Amino acid sequence: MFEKYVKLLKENSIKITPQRLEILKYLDENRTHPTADQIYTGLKEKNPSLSKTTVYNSVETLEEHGLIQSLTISGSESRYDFRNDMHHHFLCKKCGTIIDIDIKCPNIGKMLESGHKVEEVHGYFKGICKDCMKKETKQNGS
Amino acid sequence: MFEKYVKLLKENSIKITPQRLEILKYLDENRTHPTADQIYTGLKEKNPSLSKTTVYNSVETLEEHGLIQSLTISGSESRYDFRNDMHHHFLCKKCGTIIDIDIKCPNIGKMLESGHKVEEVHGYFKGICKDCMKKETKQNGS
DNA sequence: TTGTCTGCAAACGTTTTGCACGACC
DNA sequence: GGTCGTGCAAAACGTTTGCAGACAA
Repeated sequence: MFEKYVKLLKENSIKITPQRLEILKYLDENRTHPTADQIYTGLKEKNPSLSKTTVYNSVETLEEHGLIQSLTISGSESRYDFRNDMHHHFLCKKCGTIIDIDIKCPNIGKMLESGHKVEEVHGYFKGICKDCMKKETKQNGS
Repeated sequence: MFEKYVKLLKENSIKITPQRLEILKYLDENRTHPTADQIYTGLKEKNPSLSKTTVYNSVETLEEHGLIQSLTISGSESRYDFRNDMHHHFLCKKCGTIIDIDIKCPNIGKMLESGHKVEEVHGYFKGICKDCMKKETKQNGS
């Protein structure tokens, strides 16, 4: 059940706690880029003693060790992503869904010439997602 | 003094108020991507009656009409940018400076194929800026 | 055992809200 | 006179902090 996450934590020399395992598992199984509050609410029922502080502490630790990523695409609140490889995100302004985007930008290499040391790249696209576009078309008739 | 900003507001059919003119001018003259609080503090001395609420209201209006852009690159607080053309940003994790980045990503075109309607593109790069890199090299000796 | 992690409550910083007043067509 | 903008105070929201007790190694 949790072997995968135990392994992940061990490999990164992070102490294993039930909370960290639960949070990691939650993020792995919920690739919806949840907020800290969503993680908390999602786990609270089966782990009534869980506190929001622990959620914040855990995602911070996991992020520092590069196991997960945090996103600031939706303004007010941070979102967390189990995927830790470089990829980008699309936020639908209508339904709020955040979709992974896997395009590459060859010009990012140009950043090297600028003299700045780039450690992170976040591409945030915003607009109306495919599904919401379809719904709009239906409503407007054809 | 303010003709430029009066013109900008008129062109976008936004009502002209002294506060909006001051804020627009501040953003034009301070291309440091200031926060709402920095705008407020920067203008408060010469406009003692200015309120923070008005700063928030104004930047919201200006952004809605596409005159300015808001950034969520630095987590906790929104930052505002007079530039409204598509460009990207680099945040130095050491000194906090935000630098405009003018590279193009030709693959953004691929987003069209995805079926999502893209209205905004924000490229956030994070790392250590050129100046901080120099300082680090000096400290470590050669 | 030793240091780290958890969970509670309180504090914090940013942003939003409700509302009365004032400015402008 | 009615709409819209301002500014104050209070509230809301996400997040952080301080601390005591619990737990992992």
